Amino acid sequence: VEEAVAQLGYRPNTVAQSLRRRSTMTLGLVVPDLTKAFFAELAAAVERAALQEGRRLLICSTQFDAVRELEQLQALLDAQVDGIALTPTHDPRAPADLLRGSGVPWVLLHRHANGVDGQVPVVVGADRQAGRTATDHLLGHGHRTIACLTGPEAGSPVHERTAGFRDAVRAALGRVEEDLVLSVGYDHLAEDAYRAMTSLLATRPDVTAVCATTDEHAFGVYRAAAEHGRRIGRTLAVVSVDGTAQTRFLTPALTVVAVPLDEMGRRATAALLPGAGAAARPSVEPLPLSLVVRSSCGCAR
Amino acid sequence: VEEAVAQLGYRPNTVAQSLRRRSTMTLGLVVPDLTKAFFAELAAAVERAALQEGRRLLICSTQFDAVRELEQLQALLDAQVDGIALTPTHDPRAPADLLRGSGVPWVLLHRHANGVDGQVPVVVGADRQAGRTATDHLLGHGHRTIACLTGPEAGSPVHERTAGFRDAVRAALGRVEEDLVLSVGYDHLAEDAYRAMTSLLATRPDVTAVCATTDEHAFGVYRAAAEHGRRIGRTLAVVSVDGTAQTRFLTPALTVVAVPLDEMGRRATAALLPGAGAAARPSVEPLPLSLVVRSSCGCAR
DNA sequence: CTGAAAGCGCTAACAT
DNA sequence: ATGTTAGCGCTTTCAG
Repeated sequence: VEEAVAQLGYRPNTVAQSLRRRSTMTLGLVVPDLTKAFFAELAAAVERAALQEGRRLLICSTQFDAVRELEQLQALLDAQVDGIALTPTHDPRAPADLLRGSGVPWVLLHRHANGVDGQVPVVVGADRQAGRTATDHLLGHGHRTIACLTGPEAGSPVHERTAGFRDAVRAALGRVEEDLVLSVGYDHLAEDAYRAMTSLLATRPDVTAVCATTDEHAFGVYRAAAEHGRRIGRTLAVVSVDGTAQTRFLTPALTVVAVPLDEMGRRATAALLPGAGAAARPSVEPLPLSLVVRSSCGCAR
Repeated sequence: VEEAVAQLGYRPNTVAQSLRRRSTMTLGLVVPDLTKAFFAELAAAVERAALQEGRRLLICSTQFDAVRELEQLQALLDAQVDGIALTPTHDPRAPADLLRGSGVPWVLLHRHANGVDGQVPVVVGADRQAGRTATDHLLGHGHRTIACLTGPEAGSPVHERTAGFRDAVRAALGRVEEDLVLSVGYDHLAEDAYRAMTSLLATRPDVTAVCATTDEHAFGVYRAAAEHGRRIGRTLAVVSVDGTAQTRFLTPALTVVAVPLDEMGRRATAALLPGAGAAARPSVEPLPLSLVVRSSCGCAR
């Protein structure tokens, strides 16, 4: 019999299997934009973890669009996935209602969402601590005029990281100079950061260091610095938060506070799997990020 | 009746639908590595095209591993996808046999594969022409000692682009100096390119320009140049092929010959859809890449 | 033109 | 232990 199976190259029809078993052995992930390195690496990490558990992963992107977010969630539900991890970018109530109503297990990944925390497992980094770690490192180098590049959204990781920046500066220097905190849009991070930094270097030439709340912000800083004749790591120190692979290959290599992507992938997957009811139901502790010292902070000198 | 549908929030079970209709309205894509910007953007382009045609896209990566490639293809077949686009990285015969045997429409995307061309639609860029375009631009700036950063694999896009580099140099200068053609590994492009370029700048300080066969190679060139005191766009001109989004934000912005990702996505999708039998069966003409002039080539001066 | 019935390929529950 | 059967939710075909 087994011979026949091998000979004829029989393969079970997974569609029929899914229909009958009422389980597709597939998880879903919804992130804003896969062409952004951070989300691509996050998705890869979740996929690795899912594969490890014998599940496939369906990866969807929303382009930061609230209705696309809802559509993609609906599409995943239609596809009968066994669990969904979501990095929300908008008002989380509509997606939360949809997900809760569906009965499918879900988690919030990388971003928590005001108003639905506590109802659903949350797998996030300790972003506030990360901002503080980055800034403390800069302060440790003796910098006293430190800019922070951030975004507008309250409650986002970027915003948390900025809070950490403020914590560190306030603890060390007593007060935060608000004109050194640059909030830029969310669409073209590197470009917007470049512009903001360019004008800051003109008005506040006394800045000696920058805490970038994402790697992309840091890219913009590099460009602005070059055009102002500032040398990264020598006359302008930079540390960023995220730690995507590409930061190793900037010139000079970027010092980062790195998100523990693998651990996040594993936690998210674990929380979606059957049997997670007890262990993972409560919002998981934020995961610590770790400092990776390279050259942009001035350590290489 | 329609009211009841709306009231109860009824949604057809797509799994059952697929089982009955014997079509999942889903296409599959297999690429080497989604954390590489080029493939992430390629995948996004294919997904846009598929969505446009009312199809979902299942995206899989192989990590450049031949057995994972086969496994992912098998997984897509098991999932009953209606068509598969593959960017192969190894001997294409095993995947080709599998795919042909399955009866599912498929295409080769971005890379063709020796030995199976002609049996399957091929959607690729005109990489040889692209290499020539990049090099001609450098020659047009007056450069006469031009290095080329490339990879080892015969038949790959990178290899084609190098052939284009050779075409251009030979046409303009009569002969190619082989020690200016640097072949680096495929795993850590930027890092390896950095090393190769570092040693080249030491042994051949007379090079004034570089044709990078991928954007990643160019990143390595930027780093090596900086450490040698060479200024990109001023004392070292660089043009690369690919044109991923990040190249805009290098300092100075990278001049590229850009792959027409959207068009490739559309072609690949079209060839997989029913009714493509006549139109798309023959290997499609390679798609032209276009020069995007920015600053790294010296045009900004 | 509307409505009932068969069956896609599989698995879980059942009877032998 | 092994073999048989019902039915997952839908669509398509066929009868009314």
